[in-house]
Amino acid sequence: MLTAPTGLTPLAAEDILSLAERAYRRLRDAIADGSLPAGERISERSLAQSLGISAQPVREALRRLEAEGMVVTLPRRGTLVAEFGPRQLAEMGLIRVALEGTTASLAARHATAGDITELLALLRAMRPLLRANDIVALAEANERFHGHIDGLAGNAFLQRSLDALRAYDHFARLRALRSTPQEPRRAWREHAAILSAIRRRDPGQAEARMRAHVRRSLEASGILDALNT
Amino acid sequence: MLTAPTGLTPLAAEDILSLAERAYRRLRDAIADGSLPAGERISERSLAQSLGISAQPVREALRRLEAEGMVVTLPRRGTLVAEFGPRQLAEMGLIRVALEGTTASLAARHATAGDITELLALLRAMRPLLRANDIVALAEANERFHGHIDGLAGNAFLQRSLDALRAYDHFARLRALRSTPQEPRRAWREHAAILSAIRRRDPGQAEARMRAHVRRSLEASGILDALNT
DNA sequence: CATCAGAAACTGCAATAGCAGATAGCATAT
DNA sequence: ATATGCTATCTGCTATTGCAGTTTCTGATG
Repeated sequence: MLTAPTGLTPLAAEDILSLAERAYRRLRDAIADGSLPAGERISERSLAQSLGISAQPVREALRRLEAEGMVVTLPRRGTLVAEFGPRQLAEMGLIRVALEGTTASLAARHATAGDITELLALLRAMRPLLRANDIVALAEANERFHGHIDGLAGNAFLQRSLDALRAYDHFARLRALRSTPQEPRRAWREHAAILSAIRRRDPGQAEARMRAHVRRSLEASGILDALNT
Repeated sequence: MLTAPTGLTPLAAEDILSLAERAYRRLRDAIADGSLPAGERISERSLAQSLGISAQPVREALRRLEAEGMVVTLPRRGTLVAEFGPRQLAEMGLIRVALEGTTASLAARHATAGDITELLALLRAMRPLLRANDIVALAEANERFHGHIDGLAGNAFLQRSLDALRAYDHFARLRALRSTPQEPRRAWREHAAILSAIRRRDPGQAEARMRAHVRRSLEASGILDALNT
């Protein structure tokens, strides 16, 4: 019997993370970056074999992916990779618009002076990256900025949801940053505007600006086009 | 394949639930209605024994709850029930405000005439329940109304998120409906207003009214008080 | 009495084996 | 040629067993 046609290599025994966690991340990223195409049949057993582990952790990873909608399993028949393309990215994008808006609003309510100082530092740290046009580092800095605001919101469920979303549209955002050369600077200015609203303790404006920012960046990368059919 | 002219519909795969699924629901509801207090230590083995099944399905259920933040497990030390009280309900409520708003906006864009007819029927079906003051049936009808709008939005991730949320604040909503006698009628009027915005194909107003509705009902039941400390 | 090894009893995690439903292939019968 | 029945082999699902840390109890020792 041949191994499963997934190009997944066995897991390295280096990390302290559980095998299930590692299998989950591996599969999640493979789906997110498109290397696991939709419709691909996944067998717990053969996948376990190609990862060099037993079927249990694999199964756990699959159930987790199923809960997130990235995989659908027909009882006693098989598990398939769900569709994950422009349409799904757009759907996730709309959720991010709503949730990050709430996050900004809450951050404007709860942020301390120290928090705002940290956000300013994050913003300032992006400037040299802008000059150098280091896309990968910029994407990380962006995610750090947004993630920090998420933390200030003080809503554990909100933060959890956004973390999960970010894992999936990470690759799409990278592509978007590369495709439109003026996007990084524009995003930076919008970040600064959001931060000034937070600093002013204006939840309404913080939310409005955040929503506009996320939505505009989605439009700039053409992601929302997938919904205007 | 033979055409089989009988009007039989395919069997639903949901009829037989896996042990893991059943264990998950049991635990989830126990946490949601407070019968599993925060800090309670849960052992995979002993819980499995008291449920009459093996440890595997229980473990799956626990990992799922962990992904939802309702349980926290310290590797090789134990699993405990996370805090789930007014504060958490309020946090979930704010997420619902944002997501249901998006849902209403999308529904206003995508709803067909038939969809609107169905929503009107759902609304009309609530009227006798209002007169009879049948709280349990009203809560179900409310969830059906909101759930139907979620479906119209055509965003699978949005729908999934809201379904998960609803499972947790279901009990709180029941309590809220009971505590304020004028709430059911007020909710009904707001539902009607939302529907009219959807009918008018006005996404902005549908979203605004939905957000106001969810937020106000949260305030009426005192749930949001937990955040104004 | 206090302290501290060390065994015993937990814990979550992982591997293995086996069950039952579902499918595909093939032989047989009509 | 088509339909039927059987079998081998897939699938996900569950049970059992054992592993490796962690905690807790215990009892000998100071």
